[in-house]
Amino acid sequence: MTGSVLDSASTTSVDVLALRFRPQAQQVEIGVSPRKWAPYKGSLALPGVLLLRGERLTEAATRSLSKLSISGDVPTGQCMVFDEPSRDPRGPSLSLAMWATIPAGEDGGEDVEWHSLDDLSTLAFDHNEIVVNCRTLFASMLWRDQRFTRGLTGESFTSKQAFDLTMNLSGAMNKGNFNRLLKRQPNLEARGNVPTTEGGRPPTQWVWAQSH
Amino acid sequence: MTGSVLDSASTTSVDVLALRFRPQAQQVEIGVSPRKWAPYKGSLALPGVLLLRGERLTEAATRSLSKLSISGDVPTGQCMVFDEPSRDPRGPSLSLAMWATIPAGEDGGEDVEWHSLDDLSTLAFDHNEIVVNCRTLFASMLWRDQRFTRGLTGESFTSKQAFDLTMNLSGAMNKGNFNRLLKRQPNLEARGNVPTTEGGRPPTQWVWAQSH
DNA sequence: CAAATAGTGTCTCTAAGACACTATTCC
DNA sequence: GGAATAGTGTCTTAGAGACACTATTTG
Repeated sequence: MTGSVLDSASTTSVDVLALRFRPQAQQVEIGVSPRKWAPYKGSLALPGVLLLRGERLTEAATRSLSKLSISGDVPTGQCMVFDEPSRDPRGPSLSLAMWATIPAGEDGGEDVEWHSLDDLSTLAFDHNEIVVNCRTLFASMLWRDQRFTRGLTGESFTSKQAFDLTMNLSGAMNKGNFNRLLKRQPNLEARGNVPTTEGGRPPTQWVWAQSH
Repeated sequence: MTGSVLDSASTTSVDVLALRFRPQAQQVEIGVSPRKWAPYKGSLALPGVLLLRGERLTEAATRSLSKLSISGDVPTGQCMVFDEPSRDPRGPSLSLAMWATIPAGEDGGEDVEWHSLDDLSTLAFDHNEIVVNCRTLFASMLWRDQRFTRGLTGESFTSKQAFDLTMNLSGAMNKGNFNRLLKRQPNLEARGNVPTTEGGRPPTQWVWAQSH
């Protein structure tokens, strides 16, 4: 039975939306790399792998990230399933979209490009649609899903960085009210100010509590 | 290539949480039926099917519902993916959990049992875990996801029914405040009172706007 | 009338948002 | 001081929740 059943299934891939926040650019970036094989050879695409028998989604996401030459244990989570049958010209395939947060400074391999979520070029398959659909999810997860948020901010960050992150991902946010949002966050503590800045009052430094 | 790749994939099933609200019992019920084959032959289980090549999730959910002898086009949506490799004794398999809202009065086939979400007996596979995990989702979707809510309430309903539904799915809810929640709902209109009741002031009748 | 159920009036608390004002830095 | 950036005070609105009170029905 197993053989015939498997033959009738769609292929199942895990595609990863690898996100990082780059304070210098004041934007959230997503990691993409050119495909090495047809279809869409040479086109930029989200890193993805075929889900292996018995493999956990998180494991597959980690394998996907190795396509960007990113290794190590990064926070990941489910986004949603994309099931449009013609999304892959090779035939019907499912995409299980996962998010992953990449530490700032992890640039990945030579051919990895980090694009702003606002200004994404044309990607292979339905990957643009995947990004657009998941982006609203990300906006609602920020400051609500702590693993996700902490993954983007890193263990410590300044008010300014947090503000830029929030503006970029969620859009409208009043600067005057933003500190109140940070103060309400559980597991987050203010730790004095940042000494080194150029021009203007230095921002508060925030540190996530140990727990994790 | 296709053959070898498919052989290495987990099987993928779509399991449906078929929900209906039964005003008489003042509770949300989930449809389960005894399995006809091993494993777990005879055990109650969520209706599920193997996802066919090229099949949409919604189509698979509809096929699953036919296991409960429920046909017709009902609202469905994604819940989440369950990927624990040992969730099926036959071998690694993914479960794509979907919700479906069944019109009140649709009882399905002879062997279908409708269990309260509060008092669910032991189900096959990891189906209890699936229900528990998805239930928090349902609580947050009620009165926020209109397709979901409308599927549970039906096209028209009374304040009392809506209150019972909300209490059962989301827990705490103050009766005094509940009408305000209904008044805030977009696409929902009050349409006078229900004439026939026994004992007590008759509740308001609410009707969803045509749009759908 | 009493009992039962439905619905309103208020008050509190919290989050979100607007917006003027104050605070701290560098030049 | 002036420019630049960070942060507070305060007011408004909306939703959630508590809770007493009023309203409408049946018997």
